[in-house]
Amino acid sequence: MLEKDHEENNQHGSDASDLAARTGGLESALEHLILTGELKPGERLNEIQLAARFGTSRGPLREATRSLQGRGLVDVIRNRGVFVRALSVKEALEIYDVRAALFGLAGRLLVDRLDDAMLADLNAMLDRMDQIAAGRDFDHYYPENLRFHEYLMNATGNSTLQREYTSFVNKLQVFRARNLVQPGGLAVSNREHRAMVDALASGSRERAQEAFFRHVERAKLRVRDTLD
Amino acid sequence: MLEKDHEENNQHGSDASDLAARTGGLESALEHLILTGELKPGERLNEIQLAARFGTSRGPLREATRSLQGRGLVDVIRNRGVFVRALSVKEALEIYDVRAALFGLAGRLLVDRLDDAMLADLNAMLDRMDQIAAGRDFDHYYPENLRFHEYLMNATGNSTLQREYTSFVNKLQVFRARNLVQPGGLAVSNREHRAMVDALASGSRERAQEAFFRHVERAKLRVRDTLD
DNA sequence: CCGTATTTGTCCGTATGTATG
DNA sequence: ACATACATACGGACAAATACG
Repeated sequence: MLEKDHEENNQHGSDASDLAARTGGLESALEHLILTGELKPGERLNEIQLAARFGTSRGPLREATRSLQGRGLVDVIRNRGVFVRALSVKEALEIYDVRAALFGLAGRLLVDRLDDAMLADLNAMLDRMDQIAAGRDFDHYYPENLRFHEYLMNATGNSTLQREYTSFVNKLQVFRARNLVQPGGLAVSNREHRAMVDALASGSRERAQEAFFRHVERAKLRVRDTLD
Repeated sequence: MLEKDHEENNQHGSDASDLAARTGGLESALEHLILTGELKPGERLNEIQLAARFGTSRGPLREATRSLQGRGLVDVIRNRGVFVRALSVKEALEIYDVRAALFGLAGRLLVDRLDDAMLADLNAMLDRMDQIAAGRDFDHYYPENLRFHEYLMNATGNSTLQREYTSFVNKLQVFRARNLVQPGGLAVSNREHRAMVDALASGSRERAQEAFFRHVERAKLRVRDTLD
């Protein structure tokens, strides 16, 4: 791509954000700000500020925020502005149930796709997570756990499911950013993982679906207990 | 591009479309055009034409289309335009699975919410649909069937689930607009409905979830058979 | 309650990219 | 392959609504 910019009247906007804007990644840039918590739930997205920050005008920025609105990451109130979606506890628990249903579908689908190679991959991940869990090392366990879930979702072959699941996981991530995720129960979590893989290996779609579903439901209960 | 209605003045509230624009329902108006099939899958949304049609400028129209993009109803290709999302057969079948998972969740949740009043409502709907099915009256059966499903979704008390489910049903509706939905098997469909209600009454969450899930899966298989 | 500043909503002009003959 | 017509992308200007003092 071309980078021949005459920087005569350009104030300062030559950082990575500017590139993101030109590549059409303005929406992704805003999404990143939200998911990382730089823009907090309930906070207003100032059009002028953000447009200046990304070195663009308000038009493209407004379009990006509207796309985020359609995806449910922000709320738009007419004549008031755009706000980072703030989930109520009720909504967060609702989303956990939806996420559990989607994850359960993944388990059901995977029964017919499981082969030796996949089983070997999964067992390797389980062993790695057990090692990490033994050391109570939450900072290392978290990304491994994420990789495990992503691997499973990807293996279903259902890209629609994958996209929607990610969407809900992201929404919950924003919600949990406020509250602390208790690092307790790493070994417990991985025991559930093994139960899931066992269910897959059993060949029963219903069993697998139920095992996957309950894994998310238990996570929901753990979070709910910290809120009461 | 058939008729250029009145394009001299901007003040005379042209038609209902103009009102929709002012009430902020521009997005809803576009959505309506897509869901009713007036804008067909793959068709491009011409900014200038549509802006003129709704009596607004291109700015708000672009924002509305971006919101639809976030909701997955249209695809946006840079420098090319906005196109009504055209589902491939593979994507449509994927969506059926996701919808089945969400519907299954509804069944699971409803087990704990079922009471005498709800059971009476459901049985009344089942009897009505049986009557209509006996007469092979598809045109009357279809809306009743829709009402039945909406009633169930609403009764779950999970508004997130309700919203997402509706979203996927709409996407499938656009897809099926091309192909004809075979009216065959009205009685079969309602037998499945009775099985669902029976499963609810049984008190078993797993049974209910499975019954609800399979109801959608069977619809998927019926559609798939017409495509091969 | 009022005046002012800030922010959002809308429109239009222009540049750039794409399709078409 | 080239020139022309057309559509989209972007930025700036003005009006309207809201927030603030």
